[in-house]
Amino acid sequence: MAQTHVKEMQALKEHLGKHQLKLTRQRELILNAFLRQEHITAEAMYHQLAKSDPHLGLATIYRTLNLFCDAGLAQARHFGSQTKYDNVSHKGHHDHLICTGCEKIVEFENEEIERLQEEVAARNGFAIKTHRLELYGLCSRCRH
Amino acid sequence: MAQTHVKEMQALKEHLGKHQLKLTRQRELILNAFLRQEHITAEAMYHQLAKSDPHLGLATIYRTLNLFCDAGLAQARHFGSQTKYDNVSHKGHHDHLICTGCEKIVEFENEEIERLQEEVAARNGFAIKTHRLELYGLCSRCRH
DNA sequence: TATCATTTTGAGACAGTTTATCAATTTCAA
DNA sequence: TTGAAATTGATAAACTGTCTCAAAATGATA
Repeated sequence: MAQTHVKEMQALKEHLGKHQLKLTRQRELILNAFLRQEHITAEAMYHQLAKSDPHLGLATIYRTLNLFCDAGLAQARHFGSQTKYDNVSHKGHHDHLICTGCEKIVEFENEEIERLQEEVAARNGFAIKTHRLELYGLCSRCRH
Repeated sequence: MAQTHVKEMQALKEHLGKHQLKLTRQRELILNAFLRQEHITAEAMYHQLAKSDPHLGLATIYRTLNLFCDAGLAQARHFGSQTKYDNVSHKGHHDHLICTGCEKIVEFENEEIERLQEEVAARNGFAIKTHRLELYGLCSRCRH
């Protein structure tokens, strides 16, 4: 298990070293669980890990997921009232097509759009860290 | 004041009429205040209006801003832990560049991106009604 | 204009999510 | 092995947003 995420563990260790932080059993545990997901909430991870480690605190999950964000391994997204932590290494970034009829969500990627975003950002002096693109409409079925 | 936003007031009245809702002093007041902004949080509006109307409740602000969303006058956007209500009528559609350092918001429009969005949607059988694009990063000042 | 069923309001209680607190424990450099 | 510093778990607290409900306002109707 641990050895399947060598690269990310390495990145975490590097971040910890740079900031006088320590590698703990919990951080390893949470990292491995996190890397198996595409995106997850702190609460969901809390319940998931409770099976194997009932004494792992929710606060620790939050602290650790935020640490992963600082380390560049995760990316927080505010979705409704909850925060989802995206696994950055899992796959390339993807955006969402959301049907307002049936709530179906289709993921997509478009390099050209990404490139134009960078262009817009650069023109305004911004360095993009993350972005969010959601297209709302009706899917073919809901439109008949 | 009121007469400067005839079109939006008309749209609100239409929505109210369709849904057996009533036009109240508070709804007028909040609409006029809201239309002067480009985007605002419920909390900020609460403090802003407290000066002229100290008894206006926060719950009423939330209820009314959500009403504006239903009426198509506003659009809710989750930023950080707060919800910002965008003034849809303020200008044509625009997207946002958001500085995660100082929270500055720069608006932009890019026809090419919009066109590509339509393309992606069509490819997936979707008919886009609205969309949301937010680029998060650091502005030139926060990046030093 | 007066009536009155219905909607809305204000104030605060409440709920859900995330952060802060702090004593006890763990880490890791020396 | 030691000990200063960081981390943890448990829970309190903070924060945002919604719900409740008695009192007030609205507006259709007479």
